[in-house]
Amino acid sequence: MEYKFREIEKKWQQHWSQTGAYKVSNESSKPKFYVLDMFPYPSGAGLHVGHPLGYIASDIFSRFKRLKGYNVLHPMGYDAFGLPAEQYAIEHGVHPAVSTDANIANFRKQLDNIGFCFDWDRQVKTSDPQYYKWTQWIFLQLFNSFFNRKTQKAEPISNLIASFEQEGSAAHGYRVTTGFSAEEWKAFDEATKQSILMDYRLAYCGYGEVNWCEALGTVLANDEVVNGVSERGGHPVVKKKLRQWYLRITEYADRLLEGLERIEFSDSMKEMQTNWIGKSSGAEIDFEVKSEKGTVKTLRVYTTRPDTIFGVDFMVVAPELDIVEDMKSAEQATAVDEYLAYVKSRSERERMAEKKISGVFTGAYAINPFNGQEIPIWISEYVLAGYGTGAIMAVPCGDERDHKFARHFNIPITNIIGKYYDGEEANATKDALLENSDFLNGMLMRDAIEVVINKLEEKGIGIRKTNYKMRDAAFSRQRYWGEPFPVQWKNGTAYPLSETELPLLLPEVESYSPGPEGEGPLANIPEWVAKELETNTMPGYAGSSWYFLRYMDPQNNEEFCSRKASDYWGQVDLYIGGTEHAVGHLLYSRMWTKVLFDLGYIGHDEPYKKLVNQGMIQGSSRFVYRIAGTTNQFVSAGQKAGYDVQPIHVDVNIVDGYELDIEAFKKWRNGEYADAEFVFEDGTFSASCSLGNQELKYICGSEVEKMSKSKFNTVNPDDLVNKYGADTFRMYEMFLGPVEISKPWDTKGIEGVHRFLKKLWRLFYDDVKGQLWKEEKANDAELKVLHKCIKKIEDDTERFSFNTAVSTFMIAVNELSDLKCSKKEILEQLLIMLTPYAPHVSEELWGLLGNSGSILDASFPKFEEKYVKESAKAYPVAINGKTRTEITLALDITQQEVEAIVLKDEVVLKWLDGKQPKKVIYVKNKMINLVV
RNA sequence: GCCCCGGUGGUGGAAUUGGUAGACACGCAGGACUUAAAAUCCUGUGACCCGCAACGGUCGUAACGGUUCAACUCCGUUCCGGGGCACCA
Repeated sequence: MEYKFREIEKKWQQHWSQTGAYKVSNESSKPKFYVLDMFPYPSGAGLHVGHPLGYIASDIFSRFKRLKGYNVLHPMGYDAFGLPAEQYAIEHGVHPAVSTDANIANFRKQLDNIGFCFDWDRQVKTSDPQYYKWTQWIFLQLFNSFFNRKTQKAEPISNLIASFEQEGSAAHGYRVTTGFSAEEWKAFDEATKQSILMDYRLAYCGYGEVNWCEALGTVLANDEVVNGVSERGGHPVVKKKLRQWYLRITEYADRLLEGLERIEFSDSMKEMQTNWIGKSSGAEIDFEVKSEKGTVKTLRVYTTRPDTIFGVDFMVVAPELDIVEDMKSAEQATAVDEYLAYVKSRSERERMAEKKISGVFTGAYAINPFNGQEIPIWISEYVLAGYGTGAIMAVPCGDERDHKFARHFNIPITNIIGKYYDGEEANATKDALLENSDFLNGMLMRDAIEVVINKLEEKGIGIRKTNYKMRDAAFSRQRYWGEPFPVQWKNGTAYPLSETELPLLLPEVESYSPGPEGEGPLANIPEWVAKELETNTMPGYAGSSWYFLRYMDPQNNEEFCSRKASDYWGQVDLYIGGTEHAVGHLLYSRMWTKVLFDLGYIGHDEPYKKLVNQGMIQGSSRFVYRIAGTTNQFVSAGQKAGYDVQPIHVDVNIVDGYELDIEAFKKWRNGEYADAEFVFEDGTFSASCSLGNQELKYICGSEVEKMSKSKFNTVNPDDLVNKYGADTFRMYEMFLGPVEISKPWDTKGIEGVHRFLKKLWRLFYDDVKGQLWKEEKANDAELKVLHKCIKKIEDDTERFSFNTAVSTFMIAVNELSDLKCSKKEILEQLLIMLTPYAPHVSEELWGLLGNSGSILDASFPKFEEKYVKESAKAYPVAINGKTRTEITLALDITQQEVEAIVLKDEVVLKWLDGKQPKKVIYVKNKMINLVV
């Protein structure tokens, strides 16, 4: 009886599906455990071997927890709105819903192949009106709420209105420039009231810049802009101001920081979020401005280092700030205008990454409030409008970028830190005693910070200020394939639809092309525009900011999720996904959770208790080298130095290792290269790989890159499942290395895992002899192998070290084979442990052993120390840290006894060479080291 | 540019808290079984040195430096690769 994995896997997948083996109930006496995978976008390219990595890990963990007696929720669904489907619709005229559903069907088939334990009854799809109805509903909650800084939480906007009606802006005046009394508030007209309220709403409307491509008549995603031009067509892209929706996530900055202390994310992930939020404390300082036009009176800068106020040699203002226009002198006008035009063509990313120093003097000066010195005001792209006040005071001796700027433009540098500044490089120290600093002279910099802030506040020219790098999240897209906003405009004021009008269905359109003036496709629908409905749609992250809640109660038509369900499942206990979501999805969903918590809809304010990051599986691309100027002549990697060549991606599936399959290459891409000729690795030129009886080899070049269809380096899991089975595939993905590490995919090696499963099978059945397993009492050696394995599998699984768990199984099977152990007592326990990793073969053998129930509901074996207890250990003995020999000692031995034994050892004596050791280090259960 | 992560044999990786570097696999080489192939099994496999061999020695975890009785592990500097940087998801 042999291991027929195809039959076995198909059989059990059907069986589990028919018996509802993965159905999860919201009622259970068992403790709950919620395992979640990051929401996949169902792309048209289908799954490649990189995608299931995290799903397999979470699947193993879910099944492991189930064996450990938990009620485990492990759902899956689709983040179905998104740009690619819309682009496909524009190009092929296929409705995004249609192509998305086709992609989902394909996705599902591929997932099913691998044997996951998802409860498919809980599947959600963000583009389903039954789902986005609740996304819109949550938007209404955001729109109808404000962040009360006094209570530090979201509250209904009606509380704010009540406060305005009673005491004017006294309690919550932080967003209005001029305060108002209760009477004044009541006297405001509707539009004014709404405009003030808009400044408080958690979802609000404002203006922001987008990538505008005139030639394509559309707004482009950052992704679609390459080197300042559109990816499609290479047209120029400039920034354009458009009305946009935003989420006021900045109000949650402190709570997002605080929450990090209560959740298990990796330190690096917490660091990334902390840096993104970018909390800093310092001061805002107003500088008097002296300019030709004289219209601008003051320049407000934000600095974290007010102590360096006497080291300010110039100011830098973000070029897009309005005040630049007023500050430029007649003499500098042309230079400034030219620079502004240049900056307009630059993306924020390019500006930040630019090493080349650029900037222009405006012609205006700022006055140092303490010593009256005139400071030139420059503009430069390295200062961004969105951070702080969009203007900085530059201190070259203390800041590297300022220093380079000063050097480049020959701006004299004032040294306020004495010997700490060497004239060559800036020094950001806070430990220097200040010099050239007027009333601060001789003061330690870190102490001077407070002194200066107090003085600024005293003189009324500055305030203490906490700043955040994080900005409010842009929440609208000028696209079709997203959730419509439940918002109606009346005379320029936005009003929410009522809950009873939800879902506001995404209307059908004739064309998916953009609307006029950068508006989305919805602006092309007369009825939509006539009703003054919002023409923007929500961004991709809207639906994914709360999907983990919907899984708890997916069919609920009354609520987004009942409080009972969310109280039962609570936080996601384990969330597995990539670091690429570090500062996007993971922050947005944390914010939404906090808002829903504040408003009382759920009982916890952090969505994820523990996050495990999965590494990215990269592709190992293969290249052929086309000789420049030819269409069909290729040179092998070893010979390419002698030619001028163009590397061309070639499908990794027609390359064996590095050797190109010449025949397959000629058939590839519908015979595009059918007439190809080659310079082979040995230098022979031929159109065929056999010359007489000589075999010619064409060797490909290689590079590790992102796995992507366009690079022809994708490997389809279906092919591997078909060839080796799902169990082998699952285990091999885990065996590749730690889940959290990125690594290139290499199919070589999967044989080893497949062999392991065959070897496991042979402990039970032999092709010739038939049944091997027997009901016999296990001996000590066998029990030791089993319990060593139980301990390690349990530990490794618990700490997500699935690769070492797989090797532990291999070791156990190797050892049991060596012991010729086929005893049911041992094998049965081994199978239960293997179930999370290789469920199909485990279930099959479990049944063959005569068990009636499903192995999915078995209990994880219990580790017993007594079977693995050792009384002695072979200690490595090192002289000066270098291992020289090994001595076996009892475990309960004392330091004195160790010394006595070790100093009598022949090898040790040889190395001591008559000398007395200075010290004998004995670490129990580890090693012995003699210091000479 | 800024933030985060990684770099160990020919390859993927192991070494969980600073304590025997290379577990487990792949590949390769040799052998057994077989008419043959597949499958399976056995042996060897970091580099270098001495040697007939057993054995023994030196080096070795990207590079350099440091801390320590002891460093893949901690600290500093540099190089290389990957992810993110606010409209890909």
